Formats: sequence, structure tokens, C-alpha cells
Amino acid sequence: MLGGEGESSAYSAAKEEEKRTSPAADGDESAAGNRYSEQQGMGSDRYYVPHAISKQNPEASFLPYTPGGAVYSPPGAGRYPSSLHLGSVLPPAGYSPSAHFSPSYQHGQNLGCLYPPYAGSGSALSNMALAGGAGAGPGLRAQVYLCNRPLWLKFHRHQTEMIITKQGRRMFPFLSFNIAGLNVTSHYNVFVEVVLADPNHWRFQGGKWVTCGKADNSSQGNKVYIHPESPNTGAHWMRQEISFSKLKLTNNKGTSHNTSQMIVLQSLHKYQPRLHIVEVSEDGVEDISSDVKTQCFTFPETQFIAVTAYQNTDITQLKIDHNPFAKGFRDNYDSMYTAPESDRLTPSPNDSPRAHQIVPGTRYTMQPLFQDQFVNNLPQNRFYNCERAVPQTNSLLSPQTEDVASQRWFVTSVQQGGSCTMSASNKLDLTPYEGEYSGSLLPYGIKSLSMQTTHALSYYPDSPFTTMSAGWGSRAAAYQRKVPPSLPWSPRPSPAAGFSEEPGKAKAQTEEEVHSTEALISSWTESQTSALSPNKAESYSVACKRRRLSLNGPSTDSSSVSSKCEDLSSAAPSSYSKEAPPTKGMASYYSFYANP
DNA sequence: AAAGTAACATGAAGCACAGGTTTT
DNA sequence: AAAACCTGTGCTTCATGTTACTTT
Repeated sequence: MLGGEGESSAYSAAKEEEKRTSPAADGDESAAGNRYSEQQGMGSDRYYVPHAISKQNPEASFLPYTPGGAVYSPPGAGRYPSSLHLGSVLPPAGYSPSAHFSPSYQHGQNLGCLYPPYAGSGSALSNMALAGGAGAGPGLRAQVYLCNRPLWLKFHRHQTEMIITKQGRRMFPFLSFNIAGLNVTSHYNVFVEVVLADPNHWRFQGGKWVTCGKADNSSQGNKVYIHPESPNTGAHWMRQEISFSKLKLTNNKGTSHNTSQMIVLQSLHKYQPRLHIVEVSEDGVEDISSDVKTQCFTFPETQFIAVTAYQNTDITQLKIDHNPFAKGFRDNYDSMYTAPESDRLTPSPNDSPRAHQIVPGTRYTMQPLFQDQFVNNLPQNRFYNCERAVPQTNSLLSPQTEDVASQRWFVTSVQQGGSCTMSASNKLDLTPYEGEYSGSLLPYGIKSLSMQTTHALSYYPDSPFTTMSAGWGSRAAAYQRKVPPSLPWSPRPSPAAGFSEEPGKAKAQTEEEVHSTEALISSWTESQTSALSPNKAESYSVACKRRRLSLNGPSTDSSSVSSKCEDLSSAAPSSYSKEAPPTKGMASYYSFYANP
């Protein structure tokens, strides 16, 4: 048992912190005046950004197209940017109102459209190698990578859907980033904005998403979710993954509570989340004097269609498979999670959904935060597109694949000229069935990194993530030593490459990662071959309507469950479990790390 | 017919409490 | 003996997808 008082107090502290940092704000806050009003109890006036928009372009009262990865902005839709400082999203000189579509959207419509490398992207990598330490100056650009990108890609392949409800529904996968390249002493606000990704209303017909008229532009309500730890120092943001797991999506425009945690969307519209990093003064007031201090990052693979009920059963199954809160709907839950560890091909999820998404690995030590956010290969044992999977083989779950599954992807922003960087592949909005991931996944100076939060640092000694967070890295190292080597899912090197912490082998390791990436790409294209089966649509109407099997079956007995728990608990050293309490908040998270 | 809503079952953590054990 | 700590239990809360019903 872990329930010490320290844990409780830590949890309480975390709760307090949460309350402190994200008090409820009014519902239809509008414009920049209220932009940060819910944060830190600060009055809206403190954050009022007078004419931040007009200072550059009066037309920017709506979100403009920006070649760096903006989103669709319908004429007259003045909502989104009004809540933002638009230093990063103002249109470039060549802005054309007729091009109100995100590059990704354009790609989706025009497969041949390629975007040139963005200015600055080319230097991003060099920056990446240099930035991240205390020497990082304010002019340096941040690099961001999507921690759970493989999982996002899995969903993206099927067109991600996100449930929206009146009371608000969390995103899954949720947004989780790592940031490098910030000035460790400067203060930043970090927030996510969700904007329309295209001008269409969508409908799910015949097993696929088709456009259905124009999007409703009159969307109202909050579109911004400010990370509850904002404002905070660059060191803080770079120390750990920045998770937006508490972010909720709603279709309730009139919601009057929890506004700070809710983003109001419209059903059957496609949206694109964007990450904003804004340098602020120590008290959280934004400095609008320099656009350099505002950076925006867009990950096309995080696009999603808001729905009130899942349309695509593939998405439903992915959610069930990966979201620990949906464990109860896993029809082969028992067989999957009660088997002996040695028989298990995939890491079982943490028993705690919360721990799963908050703890940096109480059991699967090497896994980063929010393990279930990462592809765990589980669906490979399942049957998307109504195809019962062949028995899982080890080849599907090679360490190499596991490494790939934990890849993360750096993105650098392009703030000058006011553009949001289209981060990863714009081709992502091509139907993934096109394949071509091998090229599109590594575009424009975006470097793929296969790293799990901990050992990745040893993989990439030159990475800013190595130096950016001495604490994180050192903690990770300490953490790493606690990994029970017998755990089958313990992150480990591929047999071929071997795992080495020796810096001299980092390069070879990097090459290995590239190969791993290719392996993943290959697996995608292969899987999509089946997805393109001409019987797909037909199968949708029959076998795809998967129903949850009764949990009262023969395999479902308490003993099996308990044995699973015993297995897991015995797998983790008792001392470890005591040292790593299931973190219920960042407070205990920190306390744990502060006391290795 | 399609979309939206609310109730529901499920799984898991948080929490309070009681009782037992260990330490001082 | 008292205090601190540990353990087990049961209730509450939360998040999930499903389902039936209502609304558009």
C-alpha cells in the first residue's frame, strides 16, 4: 500500500495548485481582454492585450492563413484570434485571404501540393543541438515535440474523432509535448488553441468521412486552454512533459463553469490543436513588444473531427484499446492482462488510469508520462476495419517496433512573420493510405527522434533534451535503474543494436532509430493495405459493429484479476513501489523526484 | 435519418475510517 | 502506554463507451 500521508498531502497540494491556477472563469469570455483572466486569479485587465491584432494587421481579427501551418479561417470568423495574441499568427506579407486553408488541408485536397521548407526550419536542427541550456537566449526558438505522436498517428490514420459533450470530454489521445530551447529563466505561458482545420462540415458516410456543406463559422466560446502551470519558467517547461490531459472539449456554448478547462467546439467539424508558447514577464503579463516571444506549433496529426458519438468503429476500438479509462470495454481484457508476464507481448496498461496519464511510470519505469498515450502495439492484436487480426507474433512487437512506438518528433516554430509552424508532415493529411510516410514523416528539417523520456536522453547526448533538463535526465537515470530487468516490456534496445549508454554509441543508435522509423512506416503501409480492402465499407455494416463481450464469461473471475495484480506487484520491487507512489498530481510527482 | 442527450455499467483512484502493528 | 504507521474496507468520484431515447 502506498497511501502514506505524504501522498495525500501531495495530492492535496496538487489539488490546491490546480485550484489556484485554474479557477473557473466566465463562459463566453471574449477577446484578448479575458485571455488569461482565469489564470492565477489575475484580473483580465492584467492580460489585456490592447490592439495586439491591429498593430500589425487589422484584418487579423480573424485567424489568417499562414504558410507556416495556420488553419482555416473563415471570413468573418473572428473568434479565435480574438482570444490570442496574434504575434505568431498574423499573416505574412504575402497573405492572401483566398487561401484560408491550412497546408494540411490543402494537402488533403491536393495531393501534389508540397510546401517548401519553412524559413527557420533548416536551422532548427542546429538550434536544437545548441539550444536548451542556460545559454539559450530569448531569441532562440523553441523546439517542441509531440510526446505521443505514434499514438496520434494511429488515430490519424483513421481520422481522429473526439467526443464532445455538454459537461466536457477529455481528449484522447491528449496533447502532450516536450519543449526545448526556452530560456531557462524566462517566463512563459503555454496554451493550446483549437481552431477549425478546414471550411467544411463533415459527415461519416459509407465508412468514411465526407464533406457535407460548409462549416458553421459562427462558433462561439472558448477556444483556448491555458496550461494550469502557466506562467512558469523555461526551465520548468523543459523539465518534463507538458500534458494537456485535463483539457476538455464541449459543445456547450453556454457553459458557465470550468471554462478554463473547456474548449467549445462544434460537432462534425474538423479541428486543429495548436500549441502556443508566449514569453511573459514574471507575473505572467505578456510582452507584446516582440513577436519573437510568441511561438506557435501545429501538429497535423493531432487534427480531429468533433463528434457527439463515435462514427468510425476503428476509432472506437483504438480508444478502447489505448485509453485506460475504457478498460471495461476491452473484450479480451482478461486474456490480455491476466496472462503471465512472460507471455505478454505488450505492456499491460497501468492499473490506474490516472497513474497512467500522470505518473512517469510507476511500473513501466522507462515509459514516459502517460504511457497509454503511447502506442503499445495492442491494436495489432485486434481487428480494425473489421478484420480479426492474425495471432500476434513477436515480430510485430520487436523491440525495434517498441522503440519506434515511442518516437517523438521535434518541431520548431517559425514566429517571425507570424506563422504557426506546420510541424511534421503536411502529407499527413493525405490519406495515410498513400503510404509515403517514409518521406513525409521527416520533412523540412524535422528530425525524428526515437526516445522515451528516459533512455532517449542517453540515445541523444547532443539533444537539447539531454542538457535542457539536468534534473529530468538525472532523475530519469535514477529511475531507469529501478527497472526490473525481467519485465518483458521494459524498454530495451533492439537485440541487434543493443542498448548502450555510452555516448560514443549514440550515433549508431541514431541510425538504428532511423531504421526503426522505416520499420514503422513499413508496418503502416502494410496495415493500410488491408484497410483499403474493397470489402471495407461492407464490413463496416456487419462485423465492424463490435459489441462488448460479456465480462461474466469463464475467463472473468476475480482470481484471474487478482493474479494479474499480484504478477504486476511482484514484478515491481516493493521498495520501488514505495518510492514511487502513484502520483496524483504534479506535487507528488515532484516530491518523488526530489527524493530519489 | 441523423445528430444530440442522458442514463447506465464498468473500472479505477481518492478518501475516510477502523483496526492492527510497530516504534518511541 | 501513546503515538505513528500500516492495512483493509467501503463509499464516492471520475472517465470511459454503450445504449436507448429525444430532438432536429
